[in-house]
Amino acid sequence: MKYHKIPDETIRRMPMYLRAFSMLKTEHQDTISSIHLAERLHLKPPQIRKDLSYFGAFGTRGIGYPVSSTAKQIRSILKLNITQKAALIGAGRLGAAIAEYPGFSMFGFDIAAIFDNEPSKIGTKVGKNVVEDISKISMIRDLDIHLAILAVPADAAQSVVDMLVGCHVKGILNLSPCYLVVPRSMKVVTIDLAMELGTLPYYM
Amino acid sequence: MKYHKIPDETIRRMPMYLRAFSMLKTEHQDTISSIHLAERLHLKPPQIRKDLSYFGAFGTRGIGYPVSSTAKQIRSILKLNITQKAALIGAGRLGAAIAEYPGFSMFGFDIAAIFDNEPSKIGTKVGKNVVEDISKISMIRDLDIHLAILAVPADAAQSVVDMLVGCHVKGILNLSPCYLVVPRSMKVVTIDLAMELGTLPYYM
DNA sequence: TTATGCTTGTGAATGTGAACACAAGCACGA
DNA sequence: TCGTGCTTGTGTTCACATTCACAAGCATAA
Repeated sequence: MKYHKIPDETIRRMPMYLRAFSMLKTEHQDTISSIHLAERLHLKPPQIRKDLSYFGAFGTRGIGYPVSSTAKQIRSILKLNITQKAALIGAGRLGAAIAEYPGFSMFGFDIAAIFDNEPSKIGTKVGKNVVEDISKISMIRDLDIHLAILAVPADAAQSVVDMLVGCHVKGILNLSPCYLVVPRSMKVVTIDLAMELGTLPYYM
Repeated sequence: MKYHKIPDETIRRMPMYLRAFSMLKTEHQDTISSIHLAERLHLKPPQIRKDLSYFGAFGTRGIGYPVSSTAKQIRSILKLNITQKAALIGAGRLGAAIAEYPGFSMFGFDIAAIFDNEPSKIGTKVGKNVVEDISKISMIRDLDIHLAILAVPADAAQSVVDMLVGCHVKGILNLSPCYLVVPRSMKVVTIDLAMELGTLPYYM
């Protein structure tokens, strides 16, 4: 499988695999076949095999994939083997929920700074961090943070993004219902809960 | 374009279009071409035209799409022309953020009930609703609610889903990092913020 | 009324990802 | 040491989605 371009869809599934392997590890299972993994994840076995094989031969024929070492491999493929620091912009209700969301640690993410523009929030503690004034956003560059999570109102999102560009941020998880203009070097993932919910009635 | 199966990807984009048309309406623009809409949404013009044409000919050649009536059409395609009631399970930080998220109203969603199992939360007001005990979950059936938003810890999610099945819920927006077993008649959309964030470092 | 300019709607072509089917190959036991 | 059973890795096939390219057709103005 050398000299192959890796499909975007495969990358999108890698965190799923990582989460599954991490969970299997806590269940003290030390090996899993593509068949059983596929059942858990609601996927087909060949897809899992192909996805993983893009990055090398992790499995053992007749046995399956070794849980612990495969997890480690995926972590390093996704560059999650080192702690990835992230900045959270917006300390409202949603920001607070994100700051205390336990799921990030499984992937090695660390919310290393929180910013807001509301004077009453600055200085208060949210999760393990003290909320900083948005005017100090260049801290992000000084702290060598390259990821940002955007939990601000939609009409403020673009102006925050413009600031983040100057801070050398390379990836943004955007939770505002809006489209962001960014330089090509920046990767944005936007999630709008209402939009996701919007498809469901169609299928009922 | 008659007798054609409508691609899932097209359905997934319809809420995007609806949001865009809704916003254009508030900007008092009464017509938009696929070219300009594509710029806003970071899509290609032919894709927009093809997507919309699956449901009929909404546009006017030489002019573009009439904002107001196209929005109305999409709303009725997605069954969002009538208010869709949704139940929110989990009144923690994330639940509270969702309950007050203003974006739902644009799609005609109405959070009609909130449930939790934490005694201290029951009876308190979150958003416009009073939190009910999870034991009263059959209210969902009585209120004729068919959508649920799940904002509970991952280890509680499956048991809540099993209850929702009995309440005739047909669609679930799941915010817990876990896979749910549901009857085939039920549609589930799962969002895990950590997983979405998980792909970003790969691209940096 | 007719010509012009612009944009839609859509068959066909292209591109991308999923699924299949089977050879390759490890582990375990006889 | 050899055979058996099971599962991986992958070339190929198939299905789905995107993009192209152009005819169809409305609106506006001469």
